[in-house]
Amino acid sequence: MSLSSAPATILRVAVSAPLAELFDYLPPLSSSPPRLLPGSRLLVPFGRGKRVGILMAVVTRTDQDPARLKPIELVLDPYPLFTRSDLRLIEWAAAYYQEPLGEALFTALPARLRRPEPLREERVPGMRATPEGLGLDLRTLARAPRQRELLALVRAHPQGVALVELTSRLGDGRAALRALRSKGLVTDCRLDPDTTGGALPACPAVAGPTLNTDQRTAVATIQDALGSFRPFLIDGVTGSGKTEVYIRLIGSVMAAGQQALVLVPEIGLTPQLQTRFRERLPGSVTLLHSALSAGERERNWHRAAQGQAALVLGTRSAIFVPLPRLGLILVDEEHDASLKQQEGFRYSARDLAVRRGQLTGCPVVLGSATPSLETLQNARTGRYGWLRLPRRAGPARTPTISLLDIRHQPLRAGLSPVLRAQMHDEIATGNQVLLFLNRRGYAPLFTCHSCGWIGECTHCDARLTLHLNQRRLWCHHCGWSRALPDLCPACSGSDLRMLGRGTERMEEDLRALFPHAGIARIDRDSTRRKGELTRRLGAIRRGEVQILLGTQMLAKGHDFPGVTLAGILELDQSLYASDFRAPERTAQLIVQVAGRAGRAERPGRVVLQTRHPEHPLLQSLLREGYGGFAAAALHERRAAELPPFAHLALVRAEAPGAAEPTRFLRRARALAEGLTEPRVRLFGPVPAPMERRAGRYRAQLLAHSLERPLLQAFLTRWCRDLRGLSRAGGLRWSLDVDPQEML
DNA sequence: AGCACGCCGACT
DNA sequence: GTCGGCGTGCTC
Repeated sequence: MSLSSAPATILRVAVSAPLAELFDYLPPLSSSPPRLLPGSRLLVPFGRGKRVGILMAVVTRTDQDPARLKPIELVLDPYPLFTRSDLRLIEWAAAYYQEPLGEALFTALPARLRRPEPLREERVPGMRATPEGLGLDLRTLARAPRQRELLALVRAHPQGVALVELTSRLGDGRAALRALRSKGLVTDCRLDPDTTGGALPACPAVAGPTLNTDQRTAVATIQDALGSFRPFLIDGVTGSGKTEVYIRLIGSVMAAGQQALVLVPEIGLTPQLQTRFRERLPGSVTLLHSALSAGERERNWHRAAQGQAALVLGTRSAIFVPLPRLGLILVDEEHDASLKQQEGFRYSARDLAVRRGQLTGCPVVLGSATPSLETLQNARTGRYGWLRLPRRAGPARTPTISLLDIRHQPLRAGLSPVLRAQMHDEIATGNQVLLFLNRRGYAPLFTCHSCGWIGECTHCDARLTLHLNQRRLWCHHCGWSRALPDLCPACSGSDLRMLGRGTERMEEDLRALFPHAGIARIDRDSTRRKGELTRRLGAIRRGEVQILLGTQMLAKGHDFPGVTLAGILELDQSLYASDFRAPERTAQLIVQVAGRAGRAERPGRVVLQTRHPEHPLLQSLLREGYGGFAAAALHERRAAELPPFAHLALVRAEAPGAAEPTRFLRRARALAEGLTEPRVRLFGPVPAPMERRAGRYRAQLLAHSLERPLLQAFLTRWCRDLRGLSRAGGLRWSLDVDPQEML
């Protein structure tokens, strides 16, 4: 082998820095170089320091001056962390959302692995039974079922069970474990990760309730598609048994030895899905969400990436977890806004799920009772399979929605006489009532009746919300607060008044109005303390509560079988909000709240208090349900050339000074016009709807096109130009592709 | 992102 | 005279 004919080996590396380009390196100097496989982490010299990089490709040519290339320092991993298809997904996402590839790749890794630290392959913490524990008669633990269950499981694995395995099978059992440990029945041990629950369960237990016709059709249709790419919408009303369909599908995928990925908006808010999965698919649920500790997250990530986890249940960021045997992707509540990251790398986990299914060659199932208009349009055109579950499974009946015109009505605590009477009736019959009020705090406005002073945030263009139990005025936009003044800060007058009503005040009013009813308030303030949400949900389930009062949190995921009446208050503002998605969001909220009522055998009704009963949104929703509303809304979107019939990208700019954002965006617009692409229209720059927020002025510029590939190509070129613009005056900018909130 | 370089304002 | 502010450019 002659040196001159040997082709050069060039390593193309994505470096952990916000840089769009790859960097070229030479192989390491060591005499026996380790295998250089794409997807492995490397330590590379970068500038005057060292950085972690991901090897993207091994090539023979470079555009750089070969003399400038440096050899890499070290290969950090014994095998690639990303498969080729994982890399392709992240590359695609980085290009689509205009995110530097290095940054995108590193968001897909557990935090510790973003640093030059070795894979942690040492033993994992576990539990094994002591000789005493092995010999114990389990009946002696009859009064402690949790301990008995745990001990039985630990005894079934004489060599020990990993803690992650215990949690995955039985949920949080820390208290019971502590008890068993103190009795000397079990002891901590360290296990070899490969032997701990490494094998996929051969035959998952999916025997369950009998499916109705719609459910059977959905399961069969998707099962037929397993093994190839096909997106589906499961358009199923609340209580139609979507979860049961999910479980059957996951069972099929697991039986075929493949992995299933399930994305949910927020795991904390949907404990029921998790519980159902654990009961029906025991030993297989691996969680991935931000509330896990860093160590737990990393261990679960490894279980997924090494193909051990059969079912990964995660939030948004789990869309990037490597899954070598992926066979099915499921996105529950696909309409939910939290599937789109709102800062930094602004990706949509739902849209990436579809892309990932395409790259992997597996079905993607999007489920919702209130599908997004984007997904619904894809179903209408046949791009997605459309599986409808229009009937509630089991005894529950669909709740009736009615409007309550509150004009000229004498309101008490914001409740009309009719709603108050209905509440009394339901409570007297032993039923529960749910009140939805999407505004936390005591009062949204605190003002001086003498001089007109209004409590406003010093950092935002926003009013301060009064929180009476804390005796403070809070800004809900930046988190700033001030003590409640006793006298008007402007005129020193003493006639200070609170106007409007949030959930805190509503709770107080309800206690006066319904003195004998148990009341549970569910909002961010009342459930901030750990375990408080669970405690309140438990009290509701046990029937200790007659009135449930809450914000958005209440509308998501939970079942309240005892609720027969749901009242929706103060929704009128959102009917007239400026964001073009506001009607869609409002309709989804109403239907989701309605879904909370009447899930057991008792029928439910929903009463919506409004001063605009004639509003077309409310009328179409009432007459034709969500489907009818959506059809009308899609018609309007088409006429207005808005998504899903057009594609948007929003450049946001912010700076401490008022002039810089607009000045920057004017230059950005000039650069865009220099690209001469008439099929991309530009709107703005305009100040953001709340111009000043957290002490920074904000403005935005919208790009619009009817053709997505065209917009995409345009954005790539535009971003290159934008990165060259001066960022003087503390200016920061970002690009949001497919923005969800236009604020 | 870091980090160095370089160019102007007020301080031991 | 310098210390340090930020604005600019570069990293294979």
